Amino acid sequence: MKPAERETGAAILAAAAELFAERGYAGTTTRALAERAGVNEVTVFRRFKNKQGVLAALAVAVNDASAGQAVAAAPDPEDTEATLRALARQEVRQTVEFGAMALRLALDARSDAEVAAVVGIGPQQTFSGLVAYLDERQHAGDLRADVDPRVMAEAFFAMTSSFVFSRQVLADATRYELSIDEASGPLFELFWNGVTAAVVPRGGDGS
Amino acid sequence: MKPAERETGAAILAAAAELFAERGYAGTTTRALAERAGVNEVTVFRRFKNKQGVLAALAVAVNDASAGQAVAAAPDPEDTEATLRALARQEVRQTVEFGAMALRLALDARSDAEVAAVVGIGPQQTFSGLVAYLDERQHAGDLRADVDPRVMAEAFFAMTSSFVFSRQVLADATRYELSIDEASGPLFELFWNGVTAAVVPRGGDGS
DNA sequence: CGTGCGTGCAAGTGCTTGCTTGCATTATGA
DNA sequence: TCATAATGCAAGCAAGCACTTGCACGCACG
Repeated sequence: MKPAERETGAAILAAAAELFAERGYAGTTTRALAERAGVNEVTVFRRFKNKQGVLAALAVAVNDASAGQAVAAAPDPEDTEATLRALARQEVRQTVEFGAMALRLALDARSDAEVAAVVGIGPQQTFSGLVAYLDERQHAGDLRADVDPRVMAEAFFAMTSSFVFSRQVLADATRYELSIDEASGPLFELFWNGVTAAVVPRGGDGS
Repeated sequence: MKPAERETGAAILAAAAELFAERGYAGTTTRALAERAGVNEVTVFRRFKNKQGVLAALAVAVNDASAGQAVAAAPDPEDTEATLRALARQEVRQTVEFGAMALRLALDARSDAEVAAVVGIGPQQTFSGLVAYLDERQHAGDLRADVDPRVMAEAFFAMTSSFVFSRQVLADATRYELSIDEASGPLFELFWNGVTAAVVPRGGDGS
């Protein structure tokens, strides 16, 4: 076999991950994909048959990559704070690594059946799983009980995804340089304080 | 003049807002735009010259629509909680109304010069403005001082945008039905509690 | 009554897209 | 040494894209 044989496929997938994140699925042309991968456009089709084939292969690769970390995330389910903190770190890591791409593809999936067929199973499971866990820890008394666990889960994912979110939406000029560790610690504390705070009686619910 | 004359432009802009939100700028074809607006494709070009012209007109319309509310938002800058709560409500409202479109267009703007030329000024100003305000209220002693105001601002926007964010990213099956008012109150409290909590000494910062 | 003006319809233009085909090149392994 | 397989290159195809042109229609206002 030619020396490049194994690298070729990986180079194409790497280029696809970059371009899907930057321009979305529909916005990524197979020509641009081949160019960034440093291969001929025909090679892309010979290796993956379709543009959709590239997406499918990429989804498999990403899935495999994150499957390894997922298990080691929960040290002790009884320790709510440690569990959530670990989950937050894992989510942030994953979000930083694949988040830009995941965000764009998730958006594309809503209007592009081709994308929806391949992506779209992951995030929902994570969300419902977290809702279930938060609900359980509420009944255990670790979390304030007066907030809907779905709202909590929403806040949790908003926190972890705010990295990729604000970094994608805000322009470069506005972005600031805080490392993952510098920002994820305080960010989790904001969430944790909010979620464990005693109920403060307020007049009129903010309407 | 014909009776439809004024409605025609508005219908096209409304259709554009929907389609840009669903499929993004590049993913929206002028044919689909005309069809949803219930007009002929040629009419789109006659009224707005370009596809980009539609985007520009839409940006102006959205800008005008949100300009009116923006002023009335801040009742008393000295009252930090009331100000942030009002800002949160306004942001959530705006996010729900235009957020899906804004999210997609902001994403498109990062790879599409055509979009970037038209969109892209709004969100950054809001962000830096909030950072400045949070910084000021920190020095006034209303907010905990041990969290970077930029992190706070990120958490704030993550909170308000989590509506549109999770509703776009998560599939329909996972979405739950909580109204804006049902969710935005608790969500703000989570943020507020996190942001005003006393510093809890912890061993080892979460690394 | 007639002149505009906003609109619809049909057709078409040039460009880009995903994807294909045929052929030459090169390195590997038997 | 020779067959095989992975790649590059040049060319092209059908479809879809933004956008244009020419013509017919009808409502409004003078």
